Order: sequence, then C-alpha cells, then structure tokens
Amino acid sequence: MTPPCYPVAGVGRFAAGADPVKRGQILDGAKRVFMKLGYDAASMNDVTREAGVSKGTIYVYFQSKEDLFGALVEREKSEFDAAIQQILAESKTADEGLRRYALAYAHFILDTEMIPTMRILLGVLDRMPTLCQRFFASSPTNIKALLQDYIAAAHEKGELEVEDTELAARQFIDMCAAGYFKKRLFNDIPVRPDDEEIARVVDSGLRMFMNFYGPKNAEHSG
Amino acid sequence: MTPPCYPVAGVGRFAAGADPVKRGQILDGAKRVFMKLGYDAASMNDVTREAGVSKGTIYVYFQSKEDLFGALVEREKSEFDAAIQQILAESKTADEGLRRYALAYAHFILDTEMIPTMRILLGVLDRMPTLCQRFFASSPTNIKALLQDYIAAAHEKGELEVEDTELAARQFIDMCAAGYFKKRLFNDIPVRPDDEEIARVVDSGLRMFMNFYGPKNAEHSG
Amino acid sequence: MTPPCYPVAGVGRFAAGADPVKRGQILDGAKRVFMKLGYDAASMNDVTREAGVSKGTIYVYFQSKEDLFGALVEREKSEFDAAIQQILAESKTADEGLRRYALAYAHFILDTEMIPTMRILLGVLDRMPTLCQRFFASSPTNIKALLQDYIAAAHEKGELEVEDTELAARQFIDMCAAGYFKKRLFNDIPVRPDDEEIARVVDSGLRMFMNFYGPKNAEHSG
Amino acid sequence: MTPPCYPVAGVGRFAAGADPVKRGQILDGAKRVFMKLGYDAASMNDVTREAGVSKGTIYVYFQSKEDLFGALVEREKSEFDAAIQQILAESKTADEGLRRYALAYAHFILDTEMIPTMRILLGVLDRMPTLCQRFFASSPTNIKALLQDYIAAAHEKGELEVEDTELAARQFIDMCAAGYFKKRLFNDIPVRPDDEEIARVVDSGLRMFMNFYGPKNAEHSG
DNA sequence: AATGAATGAGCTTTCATTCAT
DNA sequence: GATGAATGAAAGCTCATTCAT
Repeated sequence: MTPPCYPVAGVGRFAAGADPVKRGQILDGAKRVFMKLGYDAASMNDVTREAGVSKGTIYVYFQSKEDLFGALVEREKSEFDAAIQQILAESKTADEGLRRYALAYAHFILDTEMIPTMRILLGVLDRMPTLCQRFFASSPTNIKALLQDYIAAAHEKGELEVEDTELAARQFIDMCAAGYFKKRLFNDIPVRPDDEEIARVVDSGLRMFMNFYGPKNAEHSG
Repeated sequence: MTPPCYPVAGVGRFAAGADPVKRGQILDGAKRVFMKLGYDAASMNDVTREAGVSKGTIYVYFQSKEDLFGALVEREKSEFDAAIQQILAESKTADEGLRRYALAYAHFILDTEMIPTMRILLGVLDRMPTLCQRFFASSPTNIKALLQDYIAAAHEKGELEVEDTELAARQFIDMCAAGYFKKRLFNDIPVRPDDEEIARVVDSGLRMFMNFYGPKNAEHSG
Repeated sequence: MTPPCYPVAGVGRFAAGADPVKRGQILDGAKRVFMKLGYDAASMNDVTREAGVSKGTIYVYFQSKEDLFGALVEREKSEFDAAIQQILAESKTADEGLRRYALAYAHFILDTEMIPTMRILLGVLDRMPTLCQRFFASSPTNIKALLQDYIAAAHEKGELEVEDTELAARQFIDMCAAGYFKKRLFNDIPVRPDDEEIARVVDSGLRMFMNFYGPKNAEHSG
Repeated sequence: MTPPCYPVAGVGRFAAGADPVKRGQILDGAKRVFMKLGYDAASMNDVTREAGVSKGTIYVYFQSKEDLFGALVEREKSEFDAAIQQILAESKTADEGLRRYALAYAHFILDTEMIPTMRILLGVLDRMPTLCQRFFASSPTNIKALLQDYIAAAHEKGELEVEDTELAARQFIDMCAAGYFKKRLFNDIPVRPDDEEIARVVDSGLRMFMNFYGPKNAEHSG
C-alpha cells in the first residue's frame, strides 16, 4: 500500500531494456568512449561513467560489450544510409547527381564519425566478421550499389554511355572521393581541406569521368 | 682435426636477442596471432604458443608487446618497399611503367599480408601514431610519391601532359588499383579475382587515364 | 512496518571503496601477510587469501600494493601517536611523567606490531622514502620532540636542570627504553621481559638521569 | 695435446667454486647491488652485470640468491667484529677504553655500509631468521658482550663500581652511540655530524655514566 | 670452468560480468 | 528497474634458475 520511495522512471511503460531514451543515452556514451579509445581499450566502466548509467543497466539493454558495440555501429550505419539515399533521390541530371554524391561522400568522410568508426571496425574485423559485414554492406564501400543504379538509369536516359556500370561506379567513387577517404583513414590530413579544394578535386574527377563516359565519346566502352 | 674451441663466437652463437633465426620464428608466430586476433585480443601467451618459444625468450628479443608488433610491421613494410621500387626502376615507357605499377600494387593487396597488417594498424592508430605513420609513409597511401615522380618524368619526356602530378598520381592509383584495396580492406572479396579480371580493370583505368592525360589530348590538363 | 525502501544510502551501503568494515578486513589480512613475509615477498594473492576478499575488491579500496602498505603503516602510526600524547598530558611531576613515558614506550615496543612494521619499512626505505618518513616522523625516533618539550617545561619549573634538552631527551629514551627497542628490532628477545624487569631497568635509567640532571646536582649541566 | 684455446684462469688450481678472487669479485658486485636496491628488488642479472661474471658462474660459487646474500652478510660482519675487538684490546684505562669504543661504534655507524646492510636484513628478518641472527649476534646489538666483559674487568680493577654489568653495558652503548645508530637507521641524518659534535655527545654520555658508576659515588648500585 | 639463452612459474593489475539489495 | 560492490580469469611482464655449448 505504501508508495514506492525510490525513483521509478517509466515503471510499467517499457519492457525490460526497452526504454528508447535510456538506450540512446547508453549508445551516446558508448560512442564517445569507443571513438576515443577503440574497442578493446574502452572499458565498460568508461561507458558507465560517460553514459551516466550503472553497470547493471547497460547489461539490461545489451547482452555484452560486443553486443553494445554492434548496436552502436548499426545506428551509425543507418544515419549514413538515409543521408546518401536522399541526396541521390533529389538530383535531376547525371552531372548534378554525381557531383552532389561526391560532395556528400566527402562530407561524411571529413566531418562525421564515420572514419573513426570504420577504423575500429577494421581493427576487429577478423574477430567480428558478421558485425563488420553488416556495417560495410552499406558503407562507403557499398553505397556504390546506389551509385551503380543511378549510373545505369543515366545510361538508359542517354546521359551516359556505360557498359560495365559496376566498374564505372567504382571508378567514379575512387576518383572523386576516395582520395579523401584514404587520407582520413590513415590520418594523413592535418587540416580539413576547404570546400574550394574539395570542389576542385571533384571537378577534375568528374571531367575525367564525363570525358570518358559522357555522350560525346562514342569510340570506347567501359 | 683439433677439437673446436668454445665458446666459439659466430658459430651458432649470438648476442642476447640477436639470433636472426629465433627472431624470425617469433615474428612468424606473432604474425599469425596478430593477423587472426588483432592487436589487443592477441595475448603474449598466444604468441608464445604459436612461435614455440617461452615467454621470457620473447622478452629477450622484444622489449614489449608493442615493440614486437612494431617489428612485425616494419618487416612487412620493407618487403613492400623493395618490390615497388624495383618495379618502377625496371620499366621503360610510361604506359608499361604505369601498368606494371598497377599490377604490382594489386599483387600486394591481394596476395600478401599487407592488408591485414593495415587493418590492425588502423585499429590502434590513436594509441600508436608514430608506429602507424612509419608504416603508412611507404604504404599504398604514399608510394604515391614514387608514382608522382614517375609521372613528372614522363611529362618532361612528353609522354604525358600533366600539370598537377599529385592529383594525377592519386587518380591513377585510385582508378587502377584502389578498388581492390578497399575490397580487401573491408573483406569484401570472397575469392581472389583472376589475373585476367585484374588486367581488365587495370586496362580500363589506364585507358581512361591516358585518354585524359595522354599526349594526343591537347585541349585540357588535370 | 512498511518495507524498507532501497537504495537506502547510509544503511549498509557505502560509496565505492568506502565501507570501513571491509577496508579494515583487508588491512587486517594485509597486516598478517606483510608482517610474516615482508613487503616484497608478500603477494597480493596472499593478501587476498588472508583477508578473505577477492583481488578486484582490494583494488577498489587501494590503488596499488604500495598504497595498501601505506595505509597499513598509517593505521599503526595513528594508534601509537594518540597513546603517547595522552600519557604525557596526564602526568603531574617530572619523575612521574618520565617514568610513565618510559613504560608506555616499552609497551609499544614489546606488545604491539610497531616493531615488525618498522622492520619492513626499513627494508624498503630507499624505495619509499616519503612513506617511511611519514611514519618515522611520529615513531619512537621522534616522539622525542614531545619528551624534549616536557623536559624543557620541567626545567622551567626547577624540577630539572638541563641546558641541552635535545641531548637529554635522547639520553633518557636511549637509557630507559631503547634497550628493548633494539632487542625487539633485532628479534633478540626470546620471551617478553616481565613488568618487574622492565620497571627495574626504567628505574635504574631514571635514577642515573635524575642523578645527573636532577635539582640537587648543581655543579654540572648536560 | 692441443693447448686449450679459451681463457682458463686458474684451471686446476681450485676446486669448483673455490677461487677466492672470483668469489670476492662476485661478493663485491653483489654488495653494490644489494646495498642500492635491497634484497628483493636486486636481481641476479644486476649482480651479473655489476660483478662482471656470468650467471652460471655465480651459481657455481653460491647455491642461490639467498646463499649469496648470506655470504655477503657474513663478510661484512667479520670486518666489523675484528675492528671492534682490536680497539678494546688496545685501550689501557676504563675511561679511554669506553671513549674509544664509543668513537669506533660511531665510525662504523656513520662511515661504513653497516647500516644499509642492517636495514636490508631487518626487511627480511622474518623470512630468513637464521641468517639475520648470525649477523646480529656480533653486530652493534651484541658487541655489547665485549663491552660487558670490559666493564666487568674494570670493576675488578676498581675503576668502576658496577653490579649489573649487562645493564651497564647497554646503558653505555645507548647513551653514547645509539643516538647516531637510530638517526642513521631511520635516515634521519642529512649530513654526517662532524667529529667535534660526536666527541661532545660521547663526552656527555661518558660523564653521566662515570658520575653514576665511577669510583667516587658509593651510595648506589647498578 | 664458464657462459648466457631459454625457461615458466609467478608477479601486480585490469575488467567483463554477475547478483544481492 | 536500477544499482555498483564483488568476482576471478587473464593480461603483460620479470627473474631465479638451468643446461647445452
């Protein structure tokens, strides 16, 4: 009959480990910790401190350290996916679509936590192959599929002349954006290149690509 | 016929931690363990078991786990360095040099332990920046410098028309070989592509590159 | 009759590493182990076993082996300090004060863990100078300061005639009690001397001291 | 028939582990190492380096680390013993003998390695009781026996009036020299007191002692 | 006799996970 | 549901001792 005398946030509102706010809070703390220290060097105590929840609570929401890390990776992936898909959908011409794609790619590489996340994943790839594959399946490696579809459509419309769309997509990504990808991945960029510099690189790559695959050049094939 | 005097310096005897055979044996074991488990998950006991030497012996040859890992990385790097340099030195024409460069690059990506090594390095990049930099300074990221010089020389000879050699080098690498680099890095290659397939990709990239930078096209520059 | 609310701060609950009962339990175990084996030969596993707590728990309460040892030493010191100060404060005449001081000193030497603690400290003196100094600052070596003040006061009151109070204090301690100090320190006492024997030694020393520094002898000074 | 081609110092001259020069060389190295680091912190490798002999050789001359340490202690003890015995033998009058005894004691305490040696021994006393006892049996603690005999002889000659010679000997040592002993033992002396200061302390103690036990005072007993 | 590379038990310390409250 | 003290296996590393040369 006596009322409970301890804080009972959301009692009865969610099943065990299902409160999405708390879950997000844990993931936010975990993100900060993992990004800073890497998978192995980050301890669950660090997560506890950074997330502001107790050890036990974490284990209510996530089965293990690896499970927590997997959930974190899953969330990063979703955000990236959604953003890239929207960009391609909004673009009208092939030239505009390709350019915006390249710029969006560069943005994610340079301004988000994508690269640190990928570094950590690569470090544990052999131990957690499934987890990694799930991430990479829609990461910079494979949003190539989206681009590939886009290029195929442009080919249908006569904007491009491409036979091997997979190769062309890879070439475009590599030429216009992968330079920054590798530079960032290997920590080879002391300061973020300014937008003008990025535009210049994208432009040169795009011209080379259009020079080869554009409608005017008829003597070749992909 | 006189019995051998001992101690006999130089016959099977080395200064502490200087026996190259044993050193190699330890590195081989460490390589297997690190490649399989990553840096943190690999324990010195694992190395002990895999290398077939005792714990103490490892610490005679290497100061610490990090030191052992550093030596391992150094060894991988040396082999790669030597091979790439020789290839460029042996080539006559720009076309031949570029093609051989791309093929050699592909070989290292696909057939050696370069990529697994890099994965692990990326996983510990924040904790061991110096070690990583030393490796990456001559890794696929940066043998670009060699290629850049090569392209500049070709430009002087009139074989290529290139203004921004750094950009051109990056573009060539990205186009001809980086596709495999990323595929391997992200463990995205179920089976090694056959030599024919590799030749086809290199050929397409090289044609796109020559189409843009080759001597005949005079209306532009990179 | 209402069921107890939890978490109930302050009822059987303490902040991390702050439960004084458990802390004492660990210190008790550590004391037994250190006294028996010395600092280096005592392992944390030994402490674990003797204290009846797990390894991890010890490291919640103490940062390191050295920290644990330091806390142990601090505890011994406190008990000694408090007792000696009270004894001098309670005494009325010089003769009574000096006699009680000597007897209290003997008690600590013979009946407490003071001496074993000091032995261990001396063994690590070069490695832990600060820790040692903190202990010795109020150990038998230096409660001499208290005695010195006491003697100076007696001199003012005309009970003693002392010029060099520091020397006199040292002489008194050495004569009345230091014999047992050294005997105990070097493990030279097979059985504890009985109280009568102690009284006899203190008496002889006190008489020699008073014979020299007492008010009747006017022809000299220390 | 061929002559041995490796250095054969003393081959055939000594039984295994019996070359006193090499033995001394090892002990010298061990002394430096143990004095600097203490028993446990000193490693056999340190001894190896400091003594300039190989690990194996040490184990030819000494069974174990503890055995080596024991031999070292034994040697220190002998030197001290010999010196004190000679001093007492050379002295004529009680006053001179006692004074020289006190000064010799102070010298050993202040200028030799006696104190560091004792510190280390105290640190391992509970683990190596036999070893320690052997040392302390003739150390400052117990050269008291020599003094006791000397005092008894002086009593016979009428130079002193002493009933309890053991107590008197202890009192004399404590008064005249133990002050420095403790100061040194507890590392409480920043600079060595000069000879004048030592003479002053010895003088005061000796006067108090003679005041009490000297032939003129007839009203008491020890 | 002398060497010193090799051994492996044992050290201090960390940390993912559990469970009584 | 939430807590965080407690656990104990396992980590990196050291070092007394052995033994093939």
